[in-house]
Amino acid sequence: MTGGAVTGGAVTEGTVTEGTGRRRAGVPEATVARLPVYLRALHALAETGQTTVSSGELARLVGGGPAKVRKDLSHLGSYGTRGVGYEVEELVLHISRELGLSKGWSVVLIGIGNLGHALAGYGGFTSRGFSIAALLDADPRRVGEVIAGLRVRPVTELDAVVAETGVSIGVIATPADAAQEVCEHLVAAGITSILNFAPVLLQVPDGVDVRRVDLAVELQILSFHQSRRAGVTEPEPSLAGVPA
Amino acid sequence: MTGGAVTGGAVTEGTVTEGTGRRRAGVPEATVARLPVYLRALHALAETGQTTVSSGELARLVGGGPAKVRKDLSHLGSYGTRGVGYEVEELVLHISRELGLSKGWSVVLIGIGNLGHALAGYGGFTSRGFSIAALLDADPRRVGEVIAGLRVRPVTELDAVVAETGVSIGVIATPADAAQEVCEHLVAAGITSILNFAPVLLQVPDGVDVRRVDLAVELQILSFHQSRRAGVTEPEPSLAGVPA
DNA sequence: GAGTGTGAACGTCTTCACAGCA
DNA sequence: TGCTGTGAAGACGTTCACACTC
Repeated sequence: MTGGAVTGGAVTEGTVTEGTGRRRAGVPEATVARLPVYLRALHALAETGQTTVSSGELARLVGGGPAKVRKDLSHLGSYGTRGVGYEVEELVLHISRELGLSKGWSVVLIGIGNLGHALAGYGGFTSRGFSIAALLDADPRRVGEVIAGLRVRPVTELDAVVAETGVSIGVIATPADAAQEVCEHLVAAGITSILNFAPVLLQVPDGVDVRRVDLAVELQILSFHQSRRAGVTEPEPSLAGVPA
Repeated sequence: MTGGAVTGGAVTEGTVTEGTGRRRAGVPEATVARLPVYLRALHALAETGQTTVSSGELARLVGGGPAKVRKDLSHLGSYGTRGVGYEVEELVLHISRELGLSKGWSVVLIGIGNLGHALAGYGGFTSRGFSIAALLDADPRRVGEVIAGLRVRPVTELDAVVAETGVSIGVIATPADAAQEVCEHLVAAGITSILNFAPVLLQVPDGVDVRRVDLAVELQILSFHQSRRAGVTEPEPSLAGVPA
């Protein structure tokens, strides 16, 4: 009731289980997408020194119902105490394990333009179990620059990077027209998980998992809701100052 | 069969219709989330000079089944021709209208760090119906800098900016610890649509629509699939060179 | 023949309601 | 008493199958 509204992310779009392989012990995809959010909330709680949390409190923090939270967490096993709640630290551990975060994945970031810079310097990237193995760019003028302690290397060294370090995730932050080519290069090098920031729809073979983050899409979804709001009831004249 | 796998985005997480108001003529939320993707594909087709497209072809481009494409498009009305397909230009128009893109929304971008720079310079931001009304930052050292033709202004001018221009969307690209405060400031100024890049869960009153883009979440979802793949069948030894 | 538009079947996710336990 | 864990019900989304139209 308090923090009413939406906290949307984006939307799953393909048949997710299709490319990834068979569903096994089966944590539902919808739950998987929320686990990182719980994890963040739990980390925040841990920092305040709170040791236990109820499904209701977690629900309020992440936006949703207590029942949903319990269902989600029940997929990892029964780690709550009736009448009390969940142990924060314990939950963090179980969720991390379920997400495979203890493995210390490393990522290779390709395309060091504006966005690539931001990503390389982004704390959340490295803080939670992920490390950047290398920064690559096709433009010779950008090669050699040092960001966050890493030197930008030419994209031609991709195969070498994959061979040296056990990179398992590729992040594409190139311009749109280079993305498909880079993607194929990544796949050829053996990468099976790709996070794509370029505004194109990558074509990949079966068994490769691509997630796309697309600013334009997010804005357009907001636009839809905004115009609906304006069109249906016209609740406020124009730019009336909301109370506060 | 060709470009098999996933092209996931992220996942809707809250009760989306709840904060946004009543569902009226009812384009389903899942469809709304795909409309921008169709739109992108259609623009690309238009550039190649193609004038019509079938549901099957669109499905291949965006990743999904033809039936899904037809269902989605049927929610906008019956704009296809049996035996032929859809007119590219016409579809673009109808989707744009449905998404409210003809209104020329303008956005205010707050937090001009690495990410803010990238967003301000991002073409897709301005190219499709959105314009940046102002760039704001709390740090006096960043105020005055000119990016993409706009001067960075102090965040204290937010209310003035909202009053001057009819901004309807706020984009938060500040550090995590400033995001909630900025958010409240936006809401107080009358903004009801927010795109949040800070890794925090914003608390907003009812009627405000927040979408979050979270790199860590995306990576963690990839991590889950990756570790599942590795754990279940162990299909490839370790870093075996995939054929190519 | 080719491809749309759509009811109906199916599967997935969410919500409810309550039994069970600390 | 308070809160978890979970079957069952319900809402939502996807896929199928086919009538209909160009």
